Amino acid sequence: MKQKITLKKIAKEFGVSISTVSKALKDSHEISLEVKERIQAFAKYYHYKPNSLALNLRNQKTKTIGVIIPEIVHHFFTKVITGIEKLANDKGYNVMICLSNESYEKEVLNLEMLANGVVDGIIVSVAKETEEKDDYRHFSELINNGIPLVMFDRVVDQMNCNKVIADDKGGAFLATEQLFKNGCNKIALITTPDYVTVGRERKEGYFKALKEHNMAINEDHIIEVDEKLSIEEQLSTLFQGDSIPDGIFAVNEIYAATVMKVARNFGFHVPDDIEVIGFTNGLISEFTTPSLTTVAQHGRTMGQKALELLLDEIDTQDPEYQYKTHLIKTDLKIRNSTKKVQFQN
Amino acid sequence: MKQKITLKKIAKEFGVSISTVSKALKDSHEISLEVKERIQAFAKYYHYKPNSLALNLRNQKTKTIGVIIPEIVHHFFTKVITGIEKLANDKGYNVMICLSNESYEKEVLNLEMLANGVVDGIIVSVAKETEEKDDYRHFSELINNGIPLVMFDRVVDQMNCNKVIADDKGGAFLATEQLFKNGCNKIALITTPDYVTVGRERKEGYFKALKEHNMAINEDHIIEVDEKLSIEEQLSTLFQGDSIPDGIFAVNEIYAATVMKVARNFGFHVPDDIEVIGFTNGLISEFTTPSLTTVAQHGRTMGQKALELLLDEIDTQDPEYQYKTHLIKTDLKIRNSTKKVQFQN
DNA sequence: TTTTATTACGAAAACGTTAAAGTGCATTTT
DNA sequence: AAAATGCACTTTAACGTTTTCGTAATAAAA
Repeated sequence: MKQKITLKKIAKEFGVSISTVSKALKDSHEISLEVKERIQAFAKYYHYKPNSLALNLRNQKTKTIGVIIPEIVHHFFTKVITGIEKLANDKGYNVMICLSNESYEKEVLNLEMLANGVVDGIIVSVAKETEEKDDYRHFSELINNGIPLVMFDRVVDQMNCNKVIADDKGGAFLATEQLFKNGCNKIALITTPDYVTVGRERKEGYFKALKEHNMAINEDHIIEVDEKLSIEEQLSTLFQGDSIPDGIFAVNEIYAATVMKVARNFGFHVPDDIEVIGFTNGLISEFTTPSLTTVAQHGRTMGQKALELLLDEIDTQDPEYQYKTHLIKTDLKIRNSTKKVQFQN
Repeated sequence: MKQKITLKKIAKEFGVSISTVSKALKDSHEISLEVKERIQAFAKYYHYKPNSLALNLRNQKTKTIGVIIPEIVHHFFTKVITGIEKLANDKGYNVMICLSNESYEKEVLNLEMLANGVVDGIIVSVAKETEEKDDYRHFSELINNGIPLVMFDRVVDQMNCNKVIADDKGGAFLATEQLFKNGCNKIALITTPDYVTVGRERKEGYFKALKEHNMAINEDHIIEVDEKLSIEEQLSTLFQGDSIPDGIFAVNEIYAATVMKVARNFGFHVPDDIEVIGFTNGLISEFTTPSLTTVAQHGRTMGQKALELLLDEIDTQDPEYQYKTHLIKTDLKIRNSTKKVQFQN
């Protein structure tokens, strides 16, 4: 194995001190032109590169930012990462991705590891289990230790840090509103248990739209999916009662795609009998039959904004630095699971 | 901001030397029980954790491994990462994920960055542009520098390193064979340009199956998709000639899902008129109508095996260490885009 | 009583880098 | 001629850790 070239080795080669070499390579005026040129040529020839580990230790920073996400097999999160990665690269930062797998314990472990000097700042989307436990001390401690933290998508309201969230409520409202506009008046909601913040927000948007149309909330039309059980079975109840919905808003793509499948099995046609709108503009939506109308979340933008805020905090000297919560707007991507509206007002 | 606690600070607190503290925390027999207990209690109280950067520098290793993938918005790669991450975690390693975005230049940059002491080893799947350029010097140099490297999925045959590949040829053969078995005899292939190694391998498997059935290769039935153009348009040609296929094997999920859409637009029914099999067991396959029969690739297993090989190489002292190429078997996941076979032989 | 162990700690080097401060010599200024 | 300046380096400290080696003081063995 070829040994790595270091300042020390170059110094020995030229019979000068290490700092002479360091300065020569930085083109310092303290070093004579002749020496500089010879050292630079030598360093170039041997592909000298300052050792990152040494620099990290000296500078007390790593030019690396950490990202903790609950799941990587999830189109939305990969989109966010794409956004983070792109900007990070432009700014000379590396990205370290950790998976919490929706587990509280793993989130804590990841956080501890990253906090230990490994990264200059952290971007995180909270694990479901953590939301369920409602225990956020690991984040508070991080903030107390002065490590910049940005939360995105699944954020903790009371946490004192920068946040980026999609306009979940607005998007849900938009979706429900669209269903009304298309003539539906028995609109069902398929959502997650309430401890999932985004699910809660989307439900709020759905309620808001119902209210604006003076519709009462029909509990039979609201399914809180328990992912430990069969999703299809839970959704089947929608099509068995005496009040079968004519519109369905699902808080994610999988639920939306699954409910279309179930509806078809019950003999209903989408969008003629039932219209469906999902959340998250993932890959599946385009390939279902019919393709799914969704609320687009702009994951890339979200990732980019999160990193922007993080770098902002890392770079700031301002002792009065104020944390922001940035809202990413959502909008409808109309496909074929909703009817084409002929006369729009 | 709370200052990080270090050995130095603890030493000052107790009026002892740094090395005493270090030894005390390591429960060394050189230190008296009393001093040890006091120091340990103090350290515990203040959550002392050795600074990773310092350890990295001292040990000349980081307990981190780097992964370079072409795309993260890709179910297969996320599966692989899941596999890597899981095992890495069990073994006390961190994972640093870099994206090449299929770009040669970014791959080189990522490699340089990682090679510079940041990671103990690298797992990589080669970017398309690199395969096209056919320039692998950055990898050779890495190997020359003694940095452990494992290639997966898109590997470079001539590279002297550990490799993990899916049995692409075998899987493609299996798929084509299945179509024959179901009664197809005009089987089309939708593939990538030849420089993509996996596409080439899968084509080989397709050819092999054709040969075994004494079928000639019909160039009209082979579409090499150029991703810069419209995929749908390129696929349309399949349904316009005088020899319309009754079976289609596509080398990935997107092509398979898209060709089903196009076929439907041309009035054909899948699987009654045309049967379709895709490659990669992604998310889309389950939600298309009909759901897609695919060749499952076992991404997780692949990631796990890649990391296993990497750690093997990192840990080995053996100067005669032999590189291996591990083949991950593929198998068919039958869904509804192929006919149910009634009488299997 | 002298030598040898043992105990319990400290000093220093090492990982590779940077930057402030120091040094010896030549040149310029007063 | 003395003082100040400039040049081209070197020395040293620092980042935080581990580990080898050294060394006082005490205790045990000769």
